[in-house]
This record gives sequence, structure tokens and C-alpha cells, in this order.
Amino acid sequence: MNIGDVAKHAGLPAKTIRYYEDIGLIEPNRSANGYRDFSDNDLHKLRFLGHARSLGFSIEDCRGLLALYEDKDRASADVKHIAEEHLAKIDAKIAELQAMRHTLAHLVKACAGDDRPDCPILADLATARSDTS
Amino acid sequence: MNIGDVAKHAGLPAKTIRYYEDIGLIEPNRSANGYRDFSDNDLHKLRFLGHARSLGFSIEDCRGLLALYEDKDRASADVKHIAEEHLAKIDAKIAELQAMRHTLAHLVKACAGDDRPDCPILADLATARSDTS
DNA sequence: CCTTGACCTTCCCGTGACTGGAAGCCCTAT
DNA sequence: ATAGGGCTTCCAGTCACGGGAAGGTCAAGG
Repeated sequence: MNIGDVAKHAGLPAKTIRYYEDIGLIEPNRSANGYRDFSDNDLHKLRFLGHARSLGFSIEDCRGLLALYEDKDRASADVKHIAEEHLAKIDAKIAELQAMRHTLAHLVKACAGDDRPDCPILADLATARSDTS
Repeated sequence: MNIGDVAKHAGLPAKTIRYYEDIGLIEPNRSANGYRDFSDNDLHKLRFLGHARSLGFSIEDCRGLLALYEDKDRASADVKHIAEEHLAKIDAKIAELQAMRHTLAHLVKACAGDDRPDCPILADLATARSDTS
């Protein structure tokens, strides 16, 4: 299977697949003409990677997950550990964004949004230290 | 004022301040010895930038906001527009993260996390189509 | 046989917003 | 005179790719 076909089936850009080879996530064979020749197993791995990335796992997390996926003697605790750490990061990020959202929504609501120069948003940015509750 | 002092007062690393000069957000004077010499106005701008960045505005947004801040003939509508667009991006990001969180939390809960290899997280990544509701 | 066009290859640069580090100048205190 | 701290510039790295150039390969059509 050439890269174009595998890209379609995995739902990933060819560029991304080459990149994944570069960083050692997959190791496709090569045909006589130098083209990459992907096996079914390569395709499975790429799909796996696509799904993991779409859940926000970092490439390094994906590397670990892939290794566990291929290790039939793994402990599910190791997988769960990676997922829990990632979940914690997601929660932290959500909290951070919601704090921003909170402040920003207040400011937007307070701003007249007309052709006059007075603007509570700029006023806040110019003075704010934190709590805009 | 040297960069170290202004960094303390603005709450930004010196590196960041040099970077902001590089990209044209500020233009501090230079002392005879080649050191940057920051005015009170420079400090105000840096604080403004720090606050805007902490609300998640991009550098380009900050550039626009700073220009409006300095333009006494601005229309508050222009400021509000930038803020609303940013707010929409934040909301989109939050929604994306919450979708990830939703799926991931389910998977984590379903995983035994013991020393056995069976793992619904890996099973999901290996097959997942999307909706893990 | 030749050409066309769609593939494929590698390589290098750019992204955003910095951060780290090297090499070297400046200033003050001892 | 030397030690230290702070300042300068410049280069490289981060993360996960994406864009695009230069060139090789393959199948189909004239």
C-alpha cells in the first residue's frame, strides 16, 4: 500500500505519516522503487495514532500507548496512568480557559461597542492585576 | 530603567520583553552604553501586554489592542470586536477539550488499572470510530 | 516512443510565543 | 585586578506538523 492509500484509510495527511516515520512511531517497508510500502499492521498503528491524537494525547504519550498496545504482557494500570495524567492536563487547561472566558465575557458585556472611545476592556487591560469577578 | 527592573515591575521575563521589541510591540530608547532604557510609557505598555496575553489574546490581537489603546479617537466597537472573536475562539477550544474530556473520562473509568493486559482504553483507540458516549 | 499528469521521494523553511544557552561587553565593589 | 552580576546579540530548540521546491516513478493515451 502506498502512502496515498494509507493516508485515505487512516484519515491522516501523507505529510503526517512521513513525520511519524521520521520520529520512529512507524517503520514501513520500502518497495524496490523507494516508495514506502505499508502493511496492514502499519495501517492499524496509524489509525491508533490518529485516534489517540484526536483525544489530545501528545506524541510522546502516543509513543507510550503504542508500545503498550503492542505489548501483550502490559498492565492496564500503565495505560490508565497515562490517560489519567492526560485527563488532569485537560482539566487544568479547561479551568484556565474558563477563567479567561469568565473575565472576558464580563468585559465584553460591559463594553458599549459603539463609535465612542471609552472602553472598559482597554481600561481593564491597562490597570488589571487579577480578579475581575 | 534597565530591562531587569522593568521586567520585575511588569511581571514579564526579560527575554519576553526583548522579544516584544523584536517584533515591534515596543520601542524602548537606548542608553549611551547600549542598554535599553525603558520609559514609564514602555512599562505601561508592557503591563498592558502582560494582561492581554494572560487573557489569551494572541500577539497579533495584542498589537491591535495596543494600537487602539493608544488611539484616543478609537471606537470601542473595534475593541469589542477583537474581544468577541477571541471569546468565540476560547469557547470553541473549551468545547473541544470538553469533548475529549468526556470520552477520556469514560475510558478511564472503564479501565481496571490492574496488572492484567485487558484495557478498554487501548481497545477504543484501536477501533474507535468516534462517539464514545 | 513520448508526453502528460498523478503519484512518490527528500530537503528545508515557517508556524506561535517564547526559552535556553553561548560569547562577550559593561558596571560596581572589593 | 578581579569577581560578580547585568546587559548585549545571535543561534537553536520547542510541538506537531504544513507548504513548497526539485526531482524520480508509474500508468495511460496519442
